[in-house]
Amino acid sequence: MSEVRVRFAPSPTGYLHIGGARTALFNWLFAHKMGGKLILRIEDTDIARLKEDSVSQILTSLKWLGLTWDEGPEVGGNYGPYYQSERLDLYKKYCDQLLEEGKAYYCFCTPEELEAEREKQRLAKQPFRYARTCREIPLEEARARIAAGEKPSVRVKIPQEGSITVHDLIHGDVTFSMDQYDDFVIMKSNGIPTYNFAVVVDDHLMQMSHVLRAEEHLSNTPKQLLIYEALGWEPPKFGHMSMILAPDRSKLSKRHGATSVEEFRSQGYVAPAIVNYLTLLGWGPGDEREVFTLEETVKLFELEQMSKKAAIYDTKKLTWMNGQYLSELPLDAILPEVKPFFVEAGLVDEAWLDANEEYFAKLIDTVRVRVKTLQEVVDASTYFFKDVEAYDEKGVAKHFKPEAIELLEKCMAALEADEVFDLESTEAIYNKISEDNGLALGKVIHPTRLALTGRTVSPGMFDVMVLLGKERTLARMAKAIEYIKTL
RNA sequence: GGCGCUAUGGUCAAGCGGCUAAGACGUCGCCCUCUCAAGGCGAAAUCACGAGUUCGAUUCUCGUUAGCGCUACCA
Repeated sequence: MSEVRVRFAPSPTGYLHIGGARTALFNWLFAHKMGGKLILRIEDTDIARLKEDSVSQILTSLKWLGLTWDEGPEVGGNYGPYYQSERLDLYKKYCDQLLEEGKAYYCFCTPEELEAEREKQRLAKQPFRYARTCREIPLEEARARIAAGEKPSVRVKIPQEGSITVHDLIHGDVTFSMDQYDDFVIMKSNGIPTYNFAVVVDDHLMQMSHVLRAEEHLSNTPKQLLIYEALGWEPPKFGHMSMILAPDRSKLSKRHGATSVEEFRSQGYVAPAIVNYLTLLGWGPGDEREVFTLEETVKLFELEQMSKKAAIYDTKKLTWMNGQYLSELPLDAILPEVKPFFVEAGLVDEAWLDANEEYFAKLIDTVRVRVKTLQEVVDASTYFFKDVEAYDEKGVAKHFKPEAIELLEKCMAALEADEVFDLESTEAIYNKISEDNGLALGKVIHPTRLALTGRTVSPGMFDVMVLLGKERTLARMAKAIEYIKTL
């Protein structure tokens, strides 16, 4: 059996969205499972929808997710170029071949004429199909008209009856009747191939063994099969994966909030969590596990097990998953990801980070078990960087001025003397203050008291004082007292 | 309009003719708790509808409905 070669072929019209990421993921999985290769190809033939920077964004997202490719942009390969815009001569060559063999023809109909025709058919409640107006124009005559300045498109001649069956790896055999297809355009009048043509030429030339893509392409597959046949090529095996829908069951778009990998990243999700979640959306390891690595998935992955059903993605579960990874990932994997969030929040700068590496690492390690996103790591940490006034939004400190000072002083005294703290002596005051949900003081005092009494509530909180250190803690408390006195 | 794909709780998802219809997220309740979380335990919640096949349908067949996709000189 020949080598397995699959591809991910995004169109650079924006960021990599999670649907695309999932397609890439399952191709990656399949390639690795089969010991094959993953090829990345950029389908940039739609000049109108092209977006600047889109390619580099997509590559960045793929790399961030850990979905590496064996051939394509940045890594090269023997079947390049890997940008469709650089393969125009190839498409022209095969288009000419089809023209020459009488399997395709020039079409001089204008978009306006075609639109009018379609409108007529729509009103008559007829299927919309091209009337094959130009099908019988002799090649010589067509060439003469081109020489005279006309700019035609090229259409393939397709059989007008019969049926064609797609043997889909996921859906099984799907049969389409030919009468719903028309002689479709393979080469636009501007000399750029259409998707259905370019994809066939590329997939064949790049020697794809399997084409795994989103289900939206299933209905187009017969057209591609027809082109394979016209060109005398053997088609690859196809597998169409279900799509990912927005929570309202519609197609993903910007109005649904975060849909691109980049957005999820900036909201504080980590790559392995996204990959794990995406895997679960349409496939499972067969047992009850929910959290597993890419490596484990590679071993167990079976294309045939993929769900045929379109899946709605659920941010809640992704968030939960992210929390799992945040507490289990090696600290070294999290540190570089979380740093930008701290800088972004204005809590610290690069210089501080460099100077306080050890402290920072310990801080993250303390906080990460209780939060679900990197953004929450920051939120939970602000407390180590800001003083009491930053928390006292409700004016609790002022309201309980004498009590607050008494409480703080007792804590400080105990801390300074390294005494075991007498919980009873401050309980009443503490409760009085915290009843009002006045957590401002609680955030300064509570952990200290916990540490002093040696009682553990949550590992995170118990570590707080240890983390801050005695001197730092004392300083904080002194500052808090000073602040409260000014109220 | 035509054609195609799909159809188990709010979401993902096991199930492949006989089960009290797994599990996960979320929700709710309880426990833990000197903050907030995390964690532990438990509960509620599902076979779209209608025929047929069968001793017996979530499971097979057909139809209906719904969602999505394709029907472009978009990909």
